[in-house]
Amino acid sequence: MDDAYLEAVLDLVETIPSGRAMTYGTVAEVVAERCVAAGERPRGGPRQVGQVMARAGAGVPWWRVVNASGAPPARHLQRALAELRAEATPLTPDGTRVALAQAIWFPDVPDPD
DNA sequence: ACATTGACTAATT
DNA sequence: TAATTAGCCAATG
Repeated sequence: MDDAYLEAVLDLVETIPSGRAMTYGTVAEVVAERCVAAGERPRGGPRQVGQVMARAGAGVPWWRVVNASGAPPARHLQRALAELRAEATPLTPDGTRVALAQAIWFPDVPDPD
């Protein structure tokens, strides 16, 4: 994956508002859409997003990106949960994962009219 | 070029 | 509802 993809993912993650969250799959979808809009070949894949995050996720609110179950990366679970609690992100009664139904967020399409 | 791996997902059991 | 399995996409050895 090249830097363009990396930037696209990081840029999107940075736009996630405090107290909300996105799934890897959704991030991948949006990035793919933007990629197509830019006339590039669509790269899709939740795993690629994860790969980018693992490589350059520092510096962005990575804890606002969770898997389809609403659970943050197991590798930094506690850290992520701490951040999420601090931001009052809707969590499940268990407190171990994000309540996607309430916290899920989708970016406004910057439709250039 | 083939096999393995990973901050994933959806379907099964 | 939780654990397993198979599928997926691209990077790496």
